Amino acid sequence: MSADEVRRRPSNTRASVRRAPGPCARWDDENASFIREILDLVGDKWSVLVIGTLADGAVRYSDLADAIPGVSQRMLTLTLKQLRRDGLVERTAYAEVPPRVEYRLTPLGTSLLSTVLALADWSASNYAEIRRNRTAYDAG
Amino acid sequence: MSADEVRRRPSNTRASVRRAPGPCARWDDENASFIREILDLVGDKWSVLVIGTLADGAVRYSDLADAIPGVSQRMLTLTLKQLRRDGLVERTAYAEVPPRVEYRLTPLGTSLLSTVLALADWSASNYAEIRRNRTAYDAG
DNA sequence: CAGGATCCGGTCGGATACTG
DNA sequence: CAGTATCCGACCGGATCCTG
Repeated sequence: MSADEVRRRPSNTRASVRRAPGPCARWDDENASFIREILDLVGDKWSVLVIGTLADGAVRYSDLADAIPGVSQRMLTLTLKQLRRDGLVERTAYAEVPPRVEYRLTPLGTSLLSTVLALADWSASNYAEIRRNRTAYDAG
Repeated sequence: MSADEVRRRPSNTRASVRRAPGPCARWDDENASFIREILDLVGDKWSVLVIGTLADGAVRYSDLADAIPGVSQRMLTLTLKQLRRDGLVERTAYAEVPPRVEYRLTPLGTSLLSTVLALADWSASNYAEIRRNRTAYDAG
């Protein structure tokens, strides 16, 4: 499926975009919630940082906490739980003392990583311009 | 700049990733906040839907409200204000009665649209699998 | 028509204390 | 070490009313 078809998916598939009689393309209810469900996936405060830290392979819980500046235990645990639920991250616990738990990306998580890095790419290219726009807007 | 360099940017540019002595790649404070600043841009509840609705050209305020299901006046106004501040959307007011205001994407906004659609592409391809993962996780 | 102002409930997320 | 449990403040966003 092409990117544009995400908005213009024909009505015999999951959702469609009504064009008439509005003067502009309209979001189908299903399509709109569909987009936001995925944005919620990467849009929360820590998911992308966790995924990025797992890019190179398995990482222990405590090492994740150290690698991600400012994350609390609570949010790290909750974020990992959600990523596991979505099947982006898998958890491996080793029966040792002291306990050792490793997290790693699933193939699905890896594919999301590359997509998110594309967005990060755009960010890196346009970050300076956005900063300038904000400064100018706030000044005016 | 490549996608991977977003995380591994050399220290003579904006930010860097410290590797030693941790067992995994670590986020630089600046780099982490940099990523999140952009994710906040597209991660909030309405931005992407607004940008998507403006894909085809200028749209009036009231038409935007009609095109985006569930958006309140308050949030539409706030979202448009933020997008204008970032330079992704521009506003044109016509001195008529009744007043008419049109919004359209700037070139910067258009370039973000195509990037976000790439993410939407990934979503469309993997949506079903994520749903299955969640169902399985919740069952177990 | 295109917003601004205000109120308010729900949720996100940080801090802290505790456990197997 | 790798979490869980609880409290609580901040803020996000919806509803409503008002205005040029």
